[in-house]
Parts: sequence; C-alpha cells; structure tokens
Amino acid sequence: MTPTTTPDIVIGRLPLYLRALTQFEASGDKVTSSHEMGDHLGISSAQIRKDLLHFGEFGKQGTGYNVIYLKEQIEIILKVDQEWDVALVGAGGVGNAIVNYAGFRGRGFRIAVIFDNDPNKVGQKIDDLVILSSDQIKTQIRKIGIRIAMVAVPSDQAQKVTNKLVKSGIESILNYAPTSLIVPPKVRIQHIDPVVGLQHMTYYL
Amino acid sequence: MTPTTTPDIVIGRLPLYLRALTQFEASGDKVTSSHEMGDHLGISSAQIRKDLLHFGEFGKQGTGYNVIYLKEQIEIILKVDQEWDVALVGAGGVGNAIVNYAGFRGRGFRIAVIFDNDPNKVGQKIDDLVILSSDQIKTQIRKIGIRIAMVAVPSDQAQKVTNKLVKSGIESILNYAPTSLIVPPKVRIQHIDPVVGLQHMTYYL
DNA sequence: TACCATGTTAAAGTAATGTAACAAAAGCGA
DNA sequence: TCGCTTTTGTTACATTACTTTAACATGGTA
Repeated sequence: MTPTTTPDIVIGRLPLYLRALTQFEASGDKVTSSHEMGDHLGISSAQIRKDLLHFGEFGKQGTGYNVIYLKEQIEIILKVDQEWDVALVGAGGVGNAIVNYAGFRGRGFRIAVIFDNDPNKVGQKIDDLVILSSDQIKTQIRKIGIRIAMVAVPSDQAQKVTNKLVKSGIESILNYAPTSLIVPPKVRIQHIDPVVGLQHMTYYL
Repeated sequence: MTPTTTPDIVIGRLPLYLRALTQFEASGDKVTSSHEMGDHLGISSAQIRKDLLHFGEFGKQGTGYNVIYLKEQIEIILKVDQEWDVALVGAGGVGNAIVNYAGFRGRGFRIAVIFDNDPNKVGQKIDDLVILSSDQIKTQIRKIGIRIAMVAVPSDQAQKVTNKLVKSGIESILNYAPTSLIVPPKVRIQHIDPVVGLQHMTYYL
C-alpha cells in the first residue's frame, strides 16, 4: 500500500504499462483489460492487476480499465504528470539524437540545458538550445534547480562528468556511455547500453 | 553446467562483466578480482564467482582473474568473439546516431546495411553505407544472411517494419521505438527506451 | 440472466540472493 | 623454507522475493 513497501520491480513495470496505454490511446481504444495489456507486454493479467492494486483501484469490474484514466493515474504515481527539466551533458552524435528524439515529448521530460566541453560547440545551438560550457554545470544546475541529468560523453570522460553532476546536486542520472559509473547511494543511475541487450541475445543465437 | 540450464538472469549479467573488464583493460589493469568487479557493478563478489562457475574456471586462486583472458572467455560464451552483421531500419536522427555510435565497435557488432522508406534518403550515404529502400529488406537480409536487426523508425511504423523483419528470418531485434512490439516466440526482442529508465527513477524523487 | 473483468485473498511453488564455511592454490614476507 | 594472506572454487542452507494458481465475491454490460 505505502510506496516504501512496493517492490522496486513493480515500479519498474509501471513505465511499461504507461507505454502500452499510450499505444492504446493512439489506436483510439477507450477501454482496455489486464488481459489485453498483458498480451502486449508478455506479462500475465494477474500480475498486472496485482501490481496496480499496490496503488489503489483503477478499473471497473466487468468492464476493464479506462485507458485515459489509468494512464493519468500511473503518471501521477510515477510523478510524470508534470514535465521534469533535464540536463544533458555531451553535444556529440548521441547528444544531438537525444535532443531531437521524439520519445521524450509528452512523457514527462524536457531537455532544459546542454553542456559540452568543446569550445567549438559552446555557443552553438541545437534545436533552439544554446550549448553551455561544462564549467557552468554546477552554477546552472543549481540555478535552474534541475534534479535529473543525462550523460552522453565518451566513456573516458563519463566518470569525471558524473562526479561533477553529483556535486551539483543531481539525484538521478541516465548514462549513455558504455561504462559503469560509481555514484553515492543516494544518487540513482540507469544505463542505456544497446550492446548489453545485443550481447544478451547473441548468447541464444 | 549446460547452457540450457543457466538462468537467463545470469546471461544478462555477463555483458556487464564484459563492460567492466573492458574498463579495467583500458585502465591498464592486468588482473582483477570478483571483489573489484562487484564494487564497480554493485553486485556481490560471491554472485560473480557463482555466475562464472556456470561456464568453467577462469581464475587463479590467490591471484584473481586475468583481465584479458576472462574477457576473451566471456566473449566466447556470449558469441561476441566474432563480429555480427546487423541490419538497421530507419535513417533518421536515431538511426544516424546508431551508425556513428562508437560503442558498437570492438564489442561484436557491425552495421552492415541500412534501410529507409523515404525516397529522398534512399541512395544517400551514412558513413560509407548506402541507404537502401525498405522494399529490399527481405531480399538483402536473406542474401547477406543477417540474423540481428535494429528498429529505429517512428512508433507508428515499428510494428509493420518488425513484421517484415520477422518474415525475412531475423532472429533478434533491438527496438528503439518507444512502443511494445509483438513477435513470435522464436524471435528475441529487447527494447531501448530511455523514458522507461527515467520514469522508474522519478518515482523515487 | 448470463457473462465478463476487476478486486481480493490465500497458498503453493519457483527463483534468486545472501551467508557461511572450508579446501586449494598462489604470492609474499620473515 | 614456513606460515600468513588473499582469492578462487565449491557446497550447503536459509531467506527473501517474485510468480503462479486458484478461488470467489462484486459490480458492471449485453
């Protein structure tokens, strides 16, 4: 019932439910069921109902779940019923792709500021956002009050940048560099490494 | 002992071990220990030793693991001691970033062919690779004998492209579109959706 | 009135992790 | 050379966490 007792693995599935609901909404579906969601995600219907039960009752017996209502409720649970300002460090290929990535829009996140340590890039714009010098990380992040950052720099600079972000008060980091990063326990970190997924799959080929 | 009895979750950790070993190698370390690897990855040393024991004995008692040797052995287990040709569908922002992404090089994967359905893009080059029409997916994939594909098209086209890839004989798919995809049980699929990771973390903010 | 899907609980089963213990091998220093 | 330390290899067990299954009441829909 209380957030603290909800297993982390359940929290991890909520974004998947949200994604499926967004798909149903785009398809024009008004109502869905735990069965339909499960089929889409490869999760049992009982599991989905039990997961949702941790947070309240969102469905109608005999009918199912109102797509828009359930989506809104999960957004509130995950705190993405608002838009979070995110700092991006690294304006190279990956950084550019992140800024132009359509997947963030409407899902709770907005790139608010970009940093890079290349003097040739500082001052240039990506999609209306001026690239700032990495020297300004601390002051800018504190000034704007940003709590989430993405690291999109080469591996050999990732730990240094991360240390700087942590010192600036960042609480959550999404790391695109293919390297593990050491952060204090209070800071949450997730890794986006496509090769990890690929290597997992090649084992079974 | 046999691959079929090794839990999937263990397989999923091997790429992380590989990544850590690559880091140690880059730092010039010749030898490491289960302790050191665990500290870097947030995994207990006992777990690491137990995981590796599924596949054989790779370390020296009293010394630890030879970084290069263990790396080679895990590469063999994951079948990334070779380079896999990968097909990429989608030559937009994400597709371009994938082609130029340094993280694939030397980790077992090589973009061998790119497809896009935009006539304006077909025939153009990205990094020496000519973009082919999506109409050629089936013939080209069969001709080259590709078994792995990446989907980097907008969400509303992802399922259609995936169906085409499955029909072409693709066995593993890495999906960058922020949507769930339905594939036959024989086809393995992994999703790269940065928002899932972010939404997971915002819960705890 | 059927039927369907959620809400709810319980129990059982499975999987994964943590802990402990100890032998064996290698390196190191006295 | 001897003994100490380190670290793997190995097994066993306890514990925790997660999933599955079942069952049934409840409240909607057709």
